[in-house]
Amino acid sequence: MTGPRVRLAALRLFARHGYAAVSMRQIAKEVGVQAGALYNYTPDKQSLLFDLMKGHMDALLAAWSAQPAAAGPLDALEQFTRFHIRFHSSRPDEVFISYMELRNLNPENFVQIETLRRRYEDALADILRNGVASGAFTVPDPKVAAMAVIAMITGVNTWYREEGRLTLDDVEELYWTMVRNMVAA
Amino acid sequence: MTGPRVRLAALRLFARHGYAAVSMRQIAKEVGVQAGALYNYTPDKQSLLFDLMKGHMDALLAAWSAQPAAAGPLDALEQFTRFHIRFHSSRPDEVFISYMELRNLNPENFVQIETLRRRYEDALADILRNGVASGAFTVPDPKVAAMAVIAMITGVNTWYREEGRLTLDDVEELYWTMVRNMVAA
DNA sequence: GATTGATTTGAACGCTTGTTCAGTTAAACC
DNA sequence: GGTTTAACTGAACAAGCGTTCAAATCAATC
Repeated sequence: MTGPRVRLAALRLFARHGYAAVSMRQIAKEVGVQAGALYNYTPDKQSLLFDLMKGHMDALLAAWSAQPAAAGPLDALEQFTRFHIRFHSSRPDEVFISYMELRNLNPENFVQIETLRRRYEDALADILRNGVASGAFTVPDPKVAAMAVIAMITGVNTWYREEGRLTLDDVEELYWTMVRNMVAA
Repeated sequence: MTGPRVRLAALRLFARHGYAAVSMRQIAKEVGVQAGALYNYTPDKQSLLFDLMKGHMDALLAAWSAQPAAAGPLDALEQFTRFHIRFHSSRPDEVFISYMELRNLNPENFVQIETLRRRYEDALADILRNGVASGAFTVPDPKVAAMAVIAMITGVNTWYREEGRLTLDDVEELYWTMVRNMVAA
């Protein structure tokens, strides 16, 4: 019971105030417990952060792997774009932490997370390379294009609000149109 | 002499470790002075952060205003894209801080910075709106497209390294091609 | 060379930090 | 009802935090 509540409290507080600005006592208070009790559920504060990020990256890669096979490069790119927007918008806190708190990981933890992120980026780069090879896309540099697309669609999280003028379906549609144009042959 | 060195040390340390993780004593050590001496140059730690961010945003808007008038929407968009990439790549630490440390600003300081950022984003949104009105661009939603373009070209800072495979001119060229395709009529 | 004015020191302030642990409490089992 | 096991408290630890300030030091002026 308490274990998950500790992780949830840490997630929310880290996302709102930043890892370094949040104390173990604040987390404990949110859970409704004394600070000492947290150490039944995590060896230390650093592990709390790492577990949240690792869990997020694992979930991301697992969800992506579970996607059905695509019919071709254009289909694959559409799938990636929509998947990314949907997945990331459903986990704003995890995404925020995973981008902002990298520098607060100790070196060993950092390389682990970075490796997972690289794997995800490579999935998109592969799609783009395949599309260029088959003539479906015209991008000057697939690796750079992959970074550009990911930065662009991850940016949705900085402004999208559920109560706003657009639904998530609208956003998916808008971004897919822009991505399609961007790589159009 | 000491004043600028304090701001430079704060800039570098905040960018590397984050505002909350850096102590006044660390800044002082970098400058080669005792912690107390810093207070001859800043009223407090918060002002140090705010001044760095405010200074950056002012410089950004001033530099953008100093750009020559563009011949038309397409020209204006190219100018914005190249300007943004060049300006941001020349000030990686300032950019990093201005994006990452917003949540460590107190409320009054936050709205000030946010207002300046909005002004810059609006400059791009205006360009896109004009281009749509004149038929030069076809974007489904200029406001969203502006967010998308800014996220995309700001992302350059996360991966570009001077010693890497591409020159900054290469990068400018690649991104301008992608942006042009993205909004192509 | 004395005097002024700006800088810097170094100690101190009260408070918070992550983490440990002996002791208390509560729940589960025989 | 007594015993075992797990969970939690509350105090303590050494260290570090942002900030203040009287005193010492330094640089420049007369």
